[in-house]
Amino acid sequence: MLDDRKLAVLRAIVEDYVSTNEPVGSKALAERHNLKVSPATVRNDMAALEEEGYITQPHTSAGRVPTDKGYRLFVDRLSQIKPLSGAERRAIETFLAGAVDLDDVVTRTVRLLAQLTRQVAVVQYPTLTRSTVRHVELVQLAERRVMLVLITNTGRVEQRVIELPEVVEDHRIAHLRAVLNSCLDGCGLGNVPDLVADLPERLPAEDRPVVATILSVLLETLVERHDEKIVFAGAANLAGAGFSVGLRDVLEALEEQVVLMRLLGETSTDTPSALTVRIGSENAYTGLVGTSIVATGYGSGDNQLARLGVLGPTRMDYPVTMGAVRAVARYVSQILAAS
Amino acid sequence: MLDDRKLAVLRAIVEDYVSTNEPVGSKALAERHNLKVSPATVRNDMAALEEEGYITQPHTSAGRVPTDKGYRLFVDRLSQIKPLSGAERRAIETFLAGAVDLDDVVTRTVRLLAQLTRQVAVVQYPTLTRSTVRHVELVQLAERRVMLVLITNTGRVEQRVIELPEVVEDHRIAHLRAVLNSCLDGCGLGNVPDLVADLPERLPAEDRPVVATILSVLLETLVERHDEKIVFAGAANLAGAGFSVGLRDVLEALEEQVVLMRLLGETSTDTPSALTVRIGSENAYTGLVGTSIVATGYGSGDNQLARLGVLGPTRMDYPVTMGAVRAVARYVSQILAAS
DNA sequence: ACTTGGCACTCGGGAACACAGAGTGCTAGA
DNA sequence: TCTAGCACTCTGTGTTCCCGAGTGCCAAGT
Repeated sequence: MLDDRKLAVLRAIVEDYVSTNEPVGSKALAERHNLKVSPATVRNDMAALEEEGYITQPHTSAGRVPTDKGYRLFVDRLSQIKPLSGAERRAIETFLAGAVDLDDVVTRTVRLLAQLTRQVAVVQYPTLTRSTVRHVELVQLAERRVMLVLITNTGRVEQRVIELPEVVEDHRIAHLRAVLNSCLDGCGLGNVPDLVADLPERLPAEDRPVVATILSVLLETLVERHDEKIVFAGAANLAGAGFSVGLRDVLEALEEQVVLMRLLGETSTDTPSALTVRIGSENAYTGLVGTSIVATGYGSGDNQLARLGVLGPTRMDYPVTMGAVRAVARYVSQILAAS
Repeated sequence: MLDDRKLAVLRAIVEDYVSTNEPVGSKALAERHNLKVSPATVRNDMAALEEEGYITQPHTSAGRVPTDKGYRLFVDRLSQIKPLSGAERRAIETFLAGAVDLDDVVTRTVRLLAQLTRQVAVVQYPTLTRSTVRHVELVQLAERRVMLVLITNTGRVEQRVIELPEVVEDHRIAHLRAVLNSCLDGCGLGNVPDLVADLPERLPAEDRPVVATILSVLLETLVERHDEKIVFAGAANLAGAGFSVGLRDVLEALEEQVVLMRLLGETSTDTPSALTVRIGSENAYTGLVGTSIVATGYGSGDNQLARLGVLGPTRMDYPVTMGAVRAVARYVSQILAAS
């Protein structure tokens, strides 16, 4: 049905449309790409492509524009991810290497990605449940108040102020701290509930109320943060790229953590580390018409931590964008693994 | 020069223009506000006001629009801050009270403010230098690595991984921790450099390299974070309020921490806790034409922590916006003082 | 069987134009 | 000092018209 030349025509249409943002006609097409055939032939192919639903025309007597289905075919079969230049790679590396803590890594990553792709970048904070406990700290603030600080191997620090049911002296706090650490050190966060389940029973009765309070806060911290934080950057790029219509809806979606999470996450069912692309209507969220999402998981190989990606107009340069997303994901994984 | 009626006319013009977003004419003005005079009289007053530079007309034979100078007069003398309704106050209180940590307080605050004013809200994280040390913690991660955790009275936690110049055993770490805490506990962050200056000399020579390393990181943490983090929310509101032109510039400014900081901060020279309003060209930043900023300091009375505010079109409802900003600042101060 | 040139057709978008309506400034009178 | 009336000046909108890009189709060529 679709011979090689028709595919070449589709590729040319996508490339031209992406770069000019104007419906592309048969004549210009035959000229710019050396297809070795006449405009009339191109027209025939275009008619076939339109028949199949890969392209469409905004109105009679205008050029053709790729449909979502057309873009899909393009990314799946007609394009190959474009690697970054050496200079870009070096820039990424030095920029990310300068980060001082997890917060900083995430902030830098999202800005970097936004600048690199000239689109809106989205980065999910590393998921807690897949990291492991590196240290638990109890800090006495007052007679009946302690601060619980949980440090993970990804450099994340969670803290909660706890009101205790009774006055507790320093040495008891120190003891509890030691018990907690010996119990949890190095364990995956997902296992924490099981590991602490019988802890109250293994301690003297007098300690139980205090321990119960602390544990309930600890567990709460774990589940609460399961739906993770997401940050974005580069909203200004939206305004730039002829995106005037629906801009408000897109901005709203960006500020809704839950929506954003779904958009990034929905793509991760199969192989989490794969680069996934959702084009236009594929993401099935009203208000995001005409936007595509390129996302991937990041984290060091075996344990995926979270996802990152960019959001931009359906009419985007997929090869370049995909290259940037993939490269940034790799570098940030590397940085996180090292720290 | 400007009698009472002329001022009343100016006020009416501002109010009408804010609510309709259309140049307001003499006829409509005389009708809607009961000025008890005829349109012709109003026209005369308008001519005078225009002469003085308080209003202007986009083109001959259109209504009048307030100038920046006009808004300024309105804010300074013709309006009074509109307090929030009881329901709104209760909503704020319960929403903010649900925050679990400092991060959460800031996030909730900025969203709340954005929703309340239907504009872009900006909140600066509490300035470290004005808070005090509540606890310093050293956590051993490996033979030659420790994590420094600094906990402030505002609930902020700063952390850094430190590579030590030599292998250090547990008990030395514990000792250093005790020394640091006894030295710094309860001190203002601004005083830390002085307090630790002679610390190496007061310790055995063998400890000095390690202490020096730790202190340099500690001091670095303090200065680095002096230019503080800023967050914003409600960008979608920009797209809504007939703000199409220059939107890109505004979004860019919002993502530039430094610019944002200046915009919030410039206003704080005199009395930090006062509500300050910068109207249009007053903020002197290219790209923010047509935007005003309403900001105030927050923090518990004597020690101001940081600033928050909103950014919106010059054509905004100042009394309501100012009321919301002031109220939110008060509540968040209260929350922070309590925690 | 595919490709090509020719040709009539179809719209969208811009230019030219007219026109209604809102708003003004000015002047004369109360 | 205020008011009524009046002529004037704009903008925004609706209408019409035309150009040109681009198409679809057909018949001829390879």
